[in-house]
Parts: sequence; C-alpha cells; structure tokens
Amino acid sequence: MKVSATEEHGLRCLMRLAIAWKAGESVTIPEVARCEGMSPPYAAKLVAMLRRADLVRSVRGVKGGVGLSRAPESITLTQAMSALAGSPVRTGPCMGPEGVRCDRQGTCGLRGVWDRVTTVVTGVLDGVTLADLVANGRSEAGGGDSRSGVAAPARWSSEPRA
Amino acid sequence: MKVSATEEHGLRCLMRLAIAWKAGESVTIPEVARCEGMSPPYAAKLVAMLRRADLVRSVRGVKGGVGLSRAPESITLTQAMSALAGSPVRTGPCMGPEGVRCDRQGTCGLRGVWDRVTTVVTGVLDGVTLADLVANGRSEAGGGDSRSGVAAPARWSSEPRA
DNA sequence: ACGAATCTTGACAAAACTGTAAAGATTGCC
DNA sequence: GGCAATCTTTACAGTTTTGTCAAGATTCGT
Repeated sequence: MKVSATEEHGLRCLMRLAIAWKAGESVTIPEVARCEGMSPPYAAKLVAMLRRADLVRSVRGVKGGVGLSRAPESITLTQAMSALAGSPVRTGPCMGPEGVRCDRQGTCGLRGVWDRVTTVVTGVLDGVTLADLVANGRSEAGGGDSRSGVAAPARWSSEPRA
Repeated sequence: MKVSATEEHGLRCLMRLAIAWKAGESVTIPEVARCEGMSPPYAAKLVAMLRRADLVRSVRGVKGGVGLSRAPESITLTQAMSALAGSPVRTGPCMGPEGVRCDRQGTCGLRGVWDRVTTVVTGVLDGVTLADLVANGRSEAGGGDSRSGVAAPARWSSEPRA
C-alpha cells in the first residue's frame, strides 16, 4: 500500500491553509507553493482539486487568494484524502465496482481483507482533522479526538486579504 | 492510499501456491498464471520476487516447479506485502528514511498520522495468513486469528511434483 | 477603460509502474 | 550427450501518475 505524492502534497497545501485560517490571514497560491516547497503551478493544481471538493474557497482577481471553506476542526483527513484521490483507500484491479474475477468460489479471501484495511484506515483518518495536523507541540500523533474550540469565525468571505 | 497491482497479483500467486500446498501438489509457473488469469512471464516475475524474499521455493528443470517455502499458516500478509512492495505501507516523498522537509516545527503532523495508519494496517495484515485467504466458505473476512491445525508436512523438498 | 495580480483550465513532458518478450541457465530423461 | 521442460534474468514497450507550462478568465485599482 502506498500513499501517493498527490495525497501527501495536497495535504500539505491544506495544512498551510489551516495555518492561515488560524492566523486570520489570507494566502495566495504562490505563497502556499513557496511555504511548502513546491512549484506554483503544481500547488494551483492541487488547490483546484480541493476546491472542486468544496474544501477550499478561492477568490480571483488582484486581491484574491485561497482559503479553507470551513474551520480546520471540521475537515477530517478522510474528507481530504477523498478529495485528492477519489477514495481514502483504493484497491487493485481485482476489486472495485466491476470486481469480476473474484467470483471464483473460495479462492478470493482478499476482498474481506481489503474491506477490513479500509475500515481501520478510515477510522484513523476520520479521527484526525486539519486542526490536529497543525497543532504545534505535542499530541500531534496523539489520541485522535481533539476537536477543541475555535468555532469558525467567518473570516474568509468577509475579509479576503490582510 | 492504494494497493498496487503488483501487490494484488502477487498475493493471488501466493494464494494459488497455498492451495497447491494444501492439496499436496506441486505446480509450475504457467499453471499459476493460467489459474489466476495472468500471462506466464508476469507470474514468473512475481514469483521471482516472492522467491527472493524466501516465501517461495523453486526447482528448475523438467520436473521442476514452484511452491511455498513453508506452511501457509505461517505466512502473514504483512510478510507477503513486504516481499512485493518493500514495506506493507509506503508513504510519500515527505517521509521515508531521508524525510527532510518535515523538520519545520509544528507544521508537519503528517508523520504521526502515517505512523498510526501503518500500525493499524500492519495489525490487520499480521492477523491474516495465506491459509486464512484460501480457507473456503465463511470466515474469510472474519475475525482474524484463525491459525488452525495443519502443521506443515514437509512436502515440497521431498516430492517436487505429483 | 486599461493594466496588473490572481485563479482556472487543458495540454504536455518526465518519471514511475505494469506487463511483455527474449535470451540464458538448470535439470531430468532418453 | 542431447533434447525438452522448467525456472531466471535483463531489457523493453504500454500505461498511469507526477509535475510543468502556457493561454484564458476574473477582479481591483487607477
């Protein structure tokens, strides 16, 4: 199993936007790119995927920029990974919607295994929010359910840029 | 996250070898390929990877063939996936042995998340053996710890082919 | 109205992954 | 010894994934 480059880089963009949200600032795509060490066009592409999933909101024009569409506390990694890869865990050619070939009686116990893997991974990912990821100091790899305070001040739509 | 085609197809080869083990038979690579619906050269490549990890034993020559190197009850999916992909779960460019870029204070909570994902996935994969995968009927997606009987009769090295 | 800053989109090149092919090595049988 | 069956290895083409590029669209300030 592998977490793709797109997933990891997309998550980093989201983390940067979560930091900006907490600081009450707005950022541009080139800024995100510079902070995360990637090229502006690449960051733009990733942010576009996240925007199509409604995780990110963008404003065009000279005072424009990008930001989370809601509080980082309310965005889970399951949602983020789904936006970046279609589904948090994808299985090989034998499974999937059209999973034919698996009909052979008794010879394909793989499906049950992948289902269980999907369940436990989703469980972990559901328990982590963007706010957890950017929480400095300890507990960044901690318990899981740390949906604490900071109840989403409507920053973005009102004051697009500092 | 995605399970690769190599992992899935390699696992299917192993399942076929586990079936042959239980039946007390020896098989050739073309037979494995036919049973699992892949080309003989592809099956050969996958079996070679598994052999290098000592999960599979092979005998060349006219009476040759391939088989598991030990009982299917004693081969876990963690071991199989490691043989096929280096590690049961691989993370992106930001992590890994040389995982530089993650040193930025507080901005990289991803490491802890991937560690936890690795832990839970490995937990599931450790609890499933090749014997579980080829056990017909129910419990193929069941509890996990079903290391029942069949204590590895030394079939392979003694009688290479039926 | 014009121009600069910014996001949006689609096409494209580079890299990694999948699967195929061909030549080589080993063994058993005659 | 020679032939056929079988595994082994390396090289290769096809496909998907990654990341870049360029042209277009939108907004703000003047």
